Amino acid sequence: MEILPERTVERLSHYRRVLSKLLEINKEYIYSHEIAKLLHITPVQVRRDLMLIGHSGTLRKGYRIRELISLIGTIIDNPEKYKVAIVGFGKLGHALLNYLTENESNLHLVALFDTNPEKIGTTNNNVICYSVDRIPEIIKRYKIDMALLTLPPQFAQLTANQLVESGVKGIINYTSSILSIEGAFLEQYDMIASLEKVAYFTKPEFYL
Amino acid sequence: MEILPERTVERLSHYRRVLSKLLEINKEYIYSHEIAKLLHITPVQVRRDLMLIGHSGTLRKGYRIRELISLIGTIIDNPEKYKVAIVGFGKLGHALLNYLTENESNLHLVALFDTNPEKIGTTNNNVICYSVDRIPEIIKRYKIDMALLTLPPQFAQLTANQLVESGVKGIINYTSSILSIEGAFLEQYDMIASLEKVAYFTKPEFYL
DNA sequence: TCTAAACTGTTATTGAAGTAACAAGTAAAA
DNA sequence: TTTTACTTGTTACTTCAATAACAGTTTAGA
Repeated sequence: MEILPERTVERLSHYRRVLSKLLEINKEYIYSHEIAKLLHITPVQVRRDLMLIGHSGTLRKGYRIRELISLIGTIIDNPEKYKVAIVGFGKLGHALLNYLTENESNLHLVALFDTNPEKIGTTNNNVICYSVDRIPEIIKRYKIDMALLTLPPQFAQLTANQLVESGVKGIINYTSSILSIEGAFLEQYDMIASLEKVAYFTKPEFYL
Repeated sequence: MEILPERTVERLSHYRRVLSKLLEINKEYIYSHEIAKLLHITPVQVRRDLMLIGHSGTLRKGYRIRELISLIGTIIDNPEKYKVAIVGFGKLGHALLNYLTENESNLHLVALFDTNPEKIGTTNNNVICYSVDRIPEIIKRYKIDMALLTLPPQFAQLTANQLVESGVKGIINYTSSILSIEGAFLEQYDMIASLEKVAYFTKPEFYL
């Protein structure tokens, strides 16, 4: 299978989430325009995404929801769950912990890391918080795939290097520091930049 | 001035942040390739962004840092600070509160909203937490421009409608529910989709 | 049985974002 | 003073994502 566009992967995640809810209320088939309406996108985009993952619907009946969910699973999930660590157990780290434990997903949160002695050694939602000194050891031992960086920006690059050296293959950087890493997929999410962007577009001269 | 591309606006925010640090250590001029290196982008992109905002550098000397910072300010800031509210004062809301009060910026956090009676009426980093019932009243009274949604997804759409009706012009939706709004700029940030995307790209067959 | 409406699947087009190429001009060195 | 190296500013090109257009097929109804 070809590598999918990033945007398509994001939408697959959305598709699966809304379809799962529909499955629960025993809906069996769904049209592309119904999916589109739920996500506020166009029907063409839905069909195109499904084409890319090689899913076929039934003419004039739409897509079999159960089948589609399962196909999306084979594409964006792993046979085993992805193992995730949160580095920096502050407010944001805690929020992410909640997201990960509340939402059923293919991600398995395995470890937390922090520098605060009061946090180290505690168990939160069944996940242990380790000292950041033990990053290489724990990452390797549990074969952790992904890390979420929510620590103070000045430590972000150094920590990212350590993580990648220890085998992490995906990083989401929530700090305001800009990282460069090789050998792993990096996603930056800068809250301040995002806030300032939205602020810019709230200027009255831009309303449509 | 023409409306700027979204990505350019985001980068302007980054430029300003790193340039401010350089100004503090008394650096006066900077080359496009120096900025590029700091942000891990290409020099061309820097020059192109600066061209778009109409900034001129000095040949073979680069850009005057002080001037550039001030120009970026006139573009992405308002004469008055943007007024911001956080709706849903949980862990993520708290994290955003910290971001906004720790980082010097053109955003002024004016109000928090929650449903929890224990939180309502409290003051956090000098910001009062109100009941969500008072959204229309408070938004109008303080002329709030932007809102950050960090409440449970099932209330997101309803609340967003209220906010826009009360005059909010920009919304960042951190909930997993997909919103549709008219008359305001909307930015969705879906943590789960973002996690699943990164997970997808950590698959071994995609390493470069 | 035939016709029309409805929906899928795919290709072509448009649009946005990023990259490359290069002309023009200046400072420093010869 | 002349030459060379370097850096900006801008246009042209490429790549990625979204939208439009339409061919093909099935079902329902006449």
